[in-house]
Amino acid sequence: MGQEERRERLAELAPDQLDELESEDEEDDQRLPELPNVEEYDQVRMRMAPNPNGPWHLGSARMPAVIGTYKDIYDGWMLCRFDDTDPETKRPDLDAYDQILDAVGYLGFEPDEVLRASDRLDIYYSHARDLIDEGGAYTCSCPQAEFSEMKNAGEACPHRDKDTETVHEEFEAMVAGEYSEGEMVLRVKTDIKHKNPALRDFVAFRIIETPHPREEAAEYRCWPMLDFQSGIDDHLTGVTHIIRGIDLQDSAKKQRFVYDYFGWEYPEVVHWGHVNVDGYDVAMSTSTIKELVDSGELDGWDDPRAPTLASLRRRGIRGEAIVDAMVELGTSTSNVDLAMSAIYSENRERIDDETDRAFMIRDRDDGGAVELPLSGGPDAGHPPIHPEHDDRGRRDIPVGAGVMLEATDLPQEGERVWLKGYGCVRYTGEGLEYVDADIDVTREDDVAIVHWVPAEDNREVLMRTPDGDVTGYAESTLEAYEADELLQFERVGFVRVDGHDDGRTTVYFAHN
RNA sequence: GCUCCAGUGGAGUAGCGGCCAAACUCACGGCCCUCUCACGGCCGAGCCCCCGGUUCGAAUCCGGGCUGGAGCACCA
Repeated sequence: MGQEERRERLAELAPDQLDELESEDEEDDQRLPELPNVEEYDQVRMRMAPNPNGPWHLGSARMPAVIGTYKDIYDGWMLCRFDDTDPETKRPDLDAYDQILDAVGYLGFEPDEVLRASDRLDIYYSHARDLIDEGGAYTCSCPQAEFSEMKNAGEACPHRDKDTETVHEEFEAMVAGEYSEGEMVLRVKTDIKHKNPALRDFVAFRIIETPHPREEAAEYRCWPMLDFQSGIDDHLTGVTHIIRGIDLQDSAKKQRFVYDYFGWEYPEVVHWGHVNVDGYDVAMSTSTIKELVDSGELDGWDDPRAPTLASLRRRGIRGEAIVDAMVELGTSTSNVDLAMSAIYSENRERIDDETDRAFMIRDRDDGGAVELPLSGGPDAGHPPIHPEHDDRGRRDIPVGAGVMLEATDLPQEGERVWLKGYGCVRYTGEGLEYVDADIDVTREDDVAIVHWVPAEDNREVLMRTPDGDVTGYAESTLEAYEADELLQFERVGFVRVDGHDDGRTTVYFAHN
């Protein structure tokens, strides 16, 4: 009895037990650990805070995948906040804002609200002024290296005890653009002797003279650092649960100092480790990919060799498959390796049943396509469109005068091979001769079953894969499929049809 | 160097004092099914970092070590 069948029987015999079974199934799907102290909040509110300095790579998907899944589990609220407060070293890419939102949609999520930090400078300034009033911040003109030395020694710098008036004046001068880069910063007063040197009097605002690429923010010169900006925003937007990488572990500790000055409650925090992905030659780094795209080594962000979301999308991989694989990784703080095969497996499960089959002969360096005359058999082969769904019909592939096989499928001279959906043929050394045989020979005599295409009536194919491009020939039914449709090339793998040029179809390889 | 975090089969996750000679997903090997190397089914191999301690009992608690990671930026 199959699973479906079993379920139906159970529904007849014991409907209440079925309910139980199904609710258990649902729990199984929620593979993420419980968020801490959820019961203390009316609503779980989370944010993803991408830096829009380029389109997303695969690792970036973890943030929307996990946070979005929590949103679904707790019926929560999700903000997408672009932390674009460094116009220079992490210079925002104007296209990336929409590309990222698009990628979030591809993964199947939609933020409840979208904010850009670069729209909110006046809010940060006003909180900085409040912090100065609280005695929680001071302007500092120490050269970086000197401050670092004092800090490491646990010594306060001479500016730490400035009077509030002066600090206000100097901060306003920072905002007004009266200092040049490196001349003045605003520091949060933490604990200069804190045992963790990373937490001692960190910078909250600095001067950046390079204008922000967004027109709306181009006039600002005094920019907040992430720890200040995101701390303020998390509170102002009512975030209850912060979920982010271990690289920001100290961030929470820094931000607590600011929260303490303001008397705010710090949100719950969950940290996860870094994700590595196997199966790619190209490093999963925005800057590396950007270089390769700019230099032309990659055709673009959606080049199948790039470990990007755009690439997986073009290959026909469903966003949910990526989400499930990411969710399966959980939220542990150790670094994790994500196997691409896990994504492929999730994807295969989703598309196998609905994907039509077709034949494609690869013309590879390690064993190309061979063309052979064929005589004595029927005019055409009729393999099913899907092996498990007869109702979807059969393909009609005329053989004409001959067929093409992949060289590695060619039998020894005098031996037989079964052309899938057509019949048995014998290789004479010159060509193929039809042999009237039953399918049993494939089992009893170990006659191999292979795929094939007509030598003449075929369609040239360019198959782009993560390991490089492969050319080949497919049955001409391929022309009927529109861009974006998925196919399984039997014995080769799943592909997404990308488009038809004159005489040639381009497909992107997903996985086998 | 200082600070913090983590260590369960090949990869990931669960278990968090007895039900654990450890479960699940992916990968791997074999067999079966099959006109695909897909899908499906069955079987298999393989794991609690080390050393001490607490306890009747530890993968689970404590201490030390080892290993790995993160931070110590006027990056995010």
